[in-house]
Amino acid sequence: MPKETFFKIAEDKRERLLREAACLFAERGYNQADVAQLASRAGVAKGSIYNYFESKEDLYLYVCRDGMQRSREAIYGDMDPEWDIYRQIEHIFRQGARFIQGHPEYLILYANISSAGMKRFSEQMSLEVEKYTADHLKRLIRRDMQRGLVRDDVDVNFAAFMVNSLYIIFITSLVSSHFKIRLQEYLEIDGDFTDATLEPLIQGTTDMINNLLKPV
Amino acid sequence: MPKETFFKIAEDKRERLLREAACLFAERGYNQADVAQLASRAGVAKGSIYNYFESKEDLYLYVCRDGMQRSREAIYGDMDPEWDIYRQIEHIFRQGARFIQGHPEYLILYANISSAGMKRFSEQMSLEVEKYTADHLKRLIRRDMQRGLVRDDVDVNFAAFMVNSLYIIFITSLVSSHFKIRLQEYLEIDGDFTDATLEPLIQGTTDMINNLLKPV
DNA sequence: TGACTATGACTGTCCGGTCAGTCAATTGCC
DNA sequence: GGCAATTGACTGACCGGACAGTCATAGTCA
Repeated sequence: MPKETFFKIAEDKRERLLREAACLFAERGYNQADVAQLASRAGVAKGSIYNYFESKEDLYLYVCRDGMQRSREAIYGDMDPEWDIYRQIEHIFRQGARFIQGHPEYLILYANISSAGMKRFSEQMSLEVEKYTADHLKRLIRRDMQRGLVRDDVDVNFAAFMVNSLYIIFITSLVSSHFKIRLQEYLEIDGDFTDATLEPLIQGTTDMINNLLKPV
Repeated sequence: MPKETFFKIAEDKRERLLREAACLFAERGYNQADVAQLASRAGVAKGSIYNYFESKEDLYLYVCRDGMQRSREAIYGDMDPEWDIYRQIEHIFRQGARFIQGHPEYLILYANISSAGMKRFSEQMSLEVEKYTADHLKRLIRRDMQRGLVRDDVDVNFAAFMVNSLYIIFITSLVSSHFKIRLQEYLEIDGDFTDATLEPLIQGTTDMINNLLKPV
């Protein structure tokens, strides 16, 4: 948590700091991110950052949590809870892709809590990151199973796990340097992503989910 | 590449160094791994390491490539190329799980080339890491499509991508601190992995692959 | 003896965190 | 309104620890 001072400064300064911090942590990783460099990028003094946060670690945790909320807002914000699971999932894939193409830094932050030397952080954050989506997916599957939209012989937990796994692979392939190269190698595409490569990817992945869930 | 000296020293020393390096890089990540600490763990002097390798970076790349070969040998070594794709995939899942439970460090090394600040490395290594499996899977799918074991309307590249994606999620869930927590949250299991949790995971995942590939 | 390997103290650099002092804005007093 | 006092945000030089890489010397073996 930031110190109170952080909430008293001008909003645009606060925003700038959070934005630059997210980008820097995403570019260089927690350990390699330099507080002095962040200060200069955000246009504040290094000392100021320590007026706002207890430590680099505090700053990092706050930036991650803030990014998580922004991602959730962007993806779930305009979703009607009454939509059936298939429409919701497609919405999540499309909004997720759109949001993360504009703000890849937030996905990279997410990916990074699972990298080496981050055990300390993953123990603190993994649960709170995953719980929201896990609960949402399980609830949705159960609800639509009762409505007859989902096969009644699927294992709810495993199905939720699979849906989310496919989403992670999908979204990570759009952003991470390694997974982009991997996707290009598998799909034999060169250069950057266009809608023409994104669309079949969404289609193919949601088809797999439909196969898993839809009654025969 | 190591200097020649590295291949002239006693084999057990060479092995010990590679083993400890893999573990240390996996535990702490490239940047946080300390060469002096590696030296003391491996029972050699820090200077010696610089007699064997040009730099920490050289050492790291060699350790990764060496780990990749060991993993491949463990997984593909005793596989009969004449087996059908379903048997091969099951073999890969089981051998992969077995090997990586004994040597989680190699999977963590793999996972790490996709983390922040590792772009430099992923540009060098991602292709050579992924190409082997990608080619193998595509070849296999094409072959068994001709043999009538795989639906002839699947997109070979996308199917190979999906099979490998499911494998990555599966194997990563057994090892990475974050993905272990995530798996436990989804499947609502506590404590460590037993065969009782591993088996349905393999079963569920290979079922999805069968759904994707098997003729109706 | 000579060719090669082993060693660990040393060096220069980098970076998280500190702190003594500055300055602008706000408050309180006449 | 004008002035002084107070507050608290801002600053960057500085400190100490960590760590990659070096090198002069010691050890080893043929």
